[in-house]
Amino acid sequence: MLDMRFLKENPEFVREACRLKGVRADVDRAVALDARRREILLEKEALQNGRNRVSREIAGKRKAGEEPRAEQEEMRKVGDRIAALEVEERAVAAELHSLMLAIPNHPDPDAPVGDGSANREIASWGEKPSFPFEPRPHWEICETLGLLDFRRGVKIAGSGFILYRGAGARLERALINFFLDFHVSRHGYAEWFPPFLVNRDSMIGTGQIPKLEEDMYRCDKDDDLFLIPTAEVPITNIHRDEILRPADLPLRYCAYSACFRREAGAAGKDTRGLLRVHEFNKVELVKVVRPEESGDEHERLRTDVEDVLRELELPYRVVNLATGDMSFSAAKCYDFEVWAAGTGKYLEVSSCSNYTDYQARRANIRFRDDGKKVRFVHTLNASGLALPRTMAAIVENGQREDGSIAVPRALRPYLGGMTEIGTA
RNA sequence: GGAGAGGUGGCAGAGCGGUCGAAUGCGGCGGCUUGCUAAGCCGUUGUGCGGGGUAACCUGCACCCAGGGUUCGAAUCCCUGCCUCUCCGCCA
Repeated sequence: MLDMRFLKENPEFVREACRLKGVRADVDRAVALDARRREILLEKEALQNGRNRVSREIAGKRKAGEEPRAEQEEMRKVGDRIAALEVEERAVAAELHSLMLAIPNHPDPDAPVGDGSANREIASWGEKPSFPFEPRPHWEICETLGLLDFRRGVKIAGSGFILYRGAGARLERALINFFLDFHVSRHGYAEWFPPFLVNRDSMIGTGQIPKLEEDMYRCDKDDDLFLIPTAEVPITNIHRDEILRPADLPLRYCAYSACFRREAGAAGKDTRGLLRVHEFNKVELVKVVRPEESGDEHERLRTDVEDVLRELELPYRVVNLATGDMSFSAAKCYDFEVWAAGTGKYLEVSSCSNYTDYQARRANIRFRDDGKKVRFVHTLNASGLALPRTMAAIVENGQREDGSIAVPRALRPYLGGMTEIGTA
């Protein structure tokens, strides 16, 4: 959410930000509603002031044994007027609030302007592996080795739900543990294990609602709960409605969670294998920092993600997302894409975003600066990493002519020392 | 699921329907004191939204879980919801 005062004073800037983000939002209406809200407030508060004063007089007179009927009658009328103003104020505030929730964060000047085609590759690492045979895609390899059972996954839940099996299940578990251990011990993140269902306030806090509500799985028959699309939601909301102590910052959290996405707008896209699924596992990194530190923390977050990719020996590139391609709440975002030899494509495995104070305003996360002023924090997060495409890349890049897969060195301790995965 | 109790400031904990934004204690912050020593004393200490002022600051309104209601006036009475605790039952 934006600061209303900022919007009021810079409507042109905000309109431009909406345009860059490719989001339609009624900025003028918001400004008008805000002005009306303050008008109402002014009148209402003057009346309340009067009523408070007269009520005190009434109390005094009653103590003195009088029955101040005239004043009471007068105040009843004032009360009616106040009530009417409150009704209007509530309506204006509600409309203003929902408009404000629909205005995106403004992009950082470093972000390339344009849609996805303006995304800029800013770094790359590693060599694409070469093979003396035609490399196969992971869905074939995993099926042959019995690591995944796509057919039965569909039977149990539907398309886009993965049934991991045997060494595949173990590899999934190994990756989760490896990611958590790596970020905790190597980068100093504090580990959490959050609920996978959250309430509406949490979804609003991180910005999934209202814009992406259709892409969320909902449990709203008896409960207004949502399956989380990422651990970012519960983890960032840990400090919702809190005022943090300056010594607490920066907070660096990491958490595993399953992630649930309806992928409503992506029907028929990337339907093969692990490329786009409705439920997947992910280890997420979340930072809560002082505003002046978020730029540096974003860069450090980026290197934390690069570290884990290098540890897994996965060739990757880093893309600075264009204004029109980054998410609603983000100001700046790096995508990490790993090379998958069998699919012959780069696969996005992490998004590393700086939300500046946008989520903090929505979720009302603040800190007391120098023990005095209360200010909004900045929030950031990155995947570290998303599992399915990571597994796809490991399987495809590590495949060998005999059909087995080489296990990256870093994962071996998590697989009982296994150096390869072959037919069981 | 059944029965009961309760939700007040960073924490603990008072609060007859009328100077209660709220006693008191702890904690925090500032200062004083420093020969009776892991101390004492004094002061201070919430948030949000408005208005005024370059600013320090002044000022109005609201906030005692949330939302309604009663009343001239509600932390205090009534209703609903949410949450917590205790006991019983059930259960991975």
